Amino acid sequence: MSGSKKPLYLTVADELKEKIISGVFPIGSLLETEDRLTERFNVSRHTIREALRVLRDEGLIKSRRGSGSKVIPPSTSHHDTYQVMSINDLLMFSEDTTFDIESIELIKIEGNRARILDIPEGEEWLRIGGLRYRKGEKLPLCWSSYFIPREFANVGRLVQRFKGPIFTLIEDFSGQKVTEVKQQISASMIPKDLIEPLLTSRNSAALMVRRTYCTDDDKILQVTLNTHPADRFQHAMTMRRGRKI
Amino acid sequence: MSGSKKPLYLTVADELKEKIISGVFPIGSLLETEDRLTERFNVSRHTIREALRVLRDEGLIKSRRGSGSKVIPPSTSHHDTYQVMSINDLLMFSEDTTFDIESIELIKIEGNRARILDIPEGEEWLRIGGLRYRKGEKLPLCWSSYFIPREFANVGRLVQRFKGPIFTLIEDFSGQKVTEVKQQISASMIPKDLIEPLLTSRNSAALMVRRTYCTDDDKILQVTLNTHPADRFQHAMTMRRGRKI
DNA sequence: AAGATAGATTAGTTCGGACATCTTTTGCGA
DNA sequence: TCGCAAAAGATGTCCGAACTAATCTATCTT
Repeated sequence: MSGSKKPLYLTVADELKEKIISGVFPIGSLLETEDRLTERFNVSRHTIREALRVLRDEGLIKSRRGSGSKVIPPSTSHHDTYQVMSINDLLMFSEDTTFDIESIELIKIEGNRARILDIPEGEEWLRIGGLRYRKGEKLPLCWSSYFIPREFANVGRLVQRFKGPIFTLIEDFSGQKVTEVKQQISASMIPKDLIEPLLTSRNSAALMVRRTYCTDDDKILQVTLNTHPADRFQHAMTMRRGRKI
Repeated sequence: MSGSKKPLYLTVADELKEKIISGVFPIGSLLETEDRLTERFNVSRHTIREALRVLRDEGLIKSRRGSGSKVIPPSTSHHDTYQVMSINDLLMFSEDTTFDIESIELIKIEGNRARILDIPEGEEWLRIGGLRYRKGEKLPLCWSSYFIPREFANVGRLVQRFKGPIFTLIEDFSGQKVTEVKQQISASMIPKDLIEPLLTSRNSAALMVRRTYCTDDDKILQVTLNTHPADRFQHAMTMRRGRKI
């Protein structure tokens, strides 16, 4: 709306957002009911519901029939949110790659590994390691390591014949849902022990992609670490600007 | 709705989605109008609009007042979409970094550079180059290069005293909005000409982050290329699973 | 042939209403 | 005091209507 007045529902949404951000409605509290809001803003319930939908879309509140609308922790540190339009290997990466498992073992998380993986030291986790290939290509795309908490280690029995992302298997197994994936991408020199399996040369660069798959209450269901020779993979994704208020 | 019947609007949304996916409504085509859909499904326009909102939320269509609802390319190859929760340098990167501009010049896009930047060869673009530092740190975070189409090259006059992301300046200048950012991250060995400015060592790895900022109709407003010494930067982002239908 | 204008088309916004469904609260009986 | 059922509260779904605003198309004028 270039120059024209802002729709009412957006005005209401902005005012509510302002109250949330400023702490009038702190995280965990319930917003006023829809009826109360229609009275206060003197607009229709439909307009209020539109405004609340904006807040839900922005991850500020969560509404439940019969319960009300609860303020939840904001998910971003800026006003624009972006939708990922394509992630080339987060999901259904297995769709056009093959994963040749070479080891399945319980390991102790210690020292440097705990740091690299950013998981607690001293625990035992299941580690599944192997080479990943793009279909029809001879050179491996990357070495993939999956780290799975010991309590779900039984998925190790199933992964050999499981098609699809392993984290969905853990979801089934644990009865919990991955709702958040933290991804970190970095560069390094190729680790010595992976030069031969990856058929690459010493003194070359590698792209490291680590992903931590968490539930709603920040429980880690899986950590993956992919090591790509630099010339075999670029991480591409397209982000689209979220609808602006 | 565990076990209970599915809301009408979701049924309608599913049917329309099925038609889009199966090609009955191919990408680029217009869906039937809201009025036609209310007739066909024998439901209210409100129900139709709810269904269309679901399709919009999933990135399958784009609606414009007066124009209709156009089928757009699906953004992901799977049913779940993910919202980016935090991007450490796409937006407000300038918030806690400083950018020391070292060169502003028009250059011809040729050969390898066209390939690296994935922009058309032969054109002239404005290139702004310099070192970026995190606040309070002596070692540069990265070398940043901004490539801007010649038609917006006049922003070069303003960037020296502009705070904030340069692409917002181009938006103001061009009257167009960045709606999509294509990002590609790769690893390489540090380019020779950047070893000294970045105060890093030869034979070390670098993280390359390229972003292409596009409008709705795929016009490129800016391309940025950041070259990070591997030990100074990891690209972190958190993705949250989108609302499931 | 091109540009301007008016009318038609289509989605966006806002209203009011009713009913369904889930959750919470209250009251009553054991 | 506790458990259960009913009532109340609150959001979700669906309907119909009217108006607004952006876009498209057809027609007229130059």
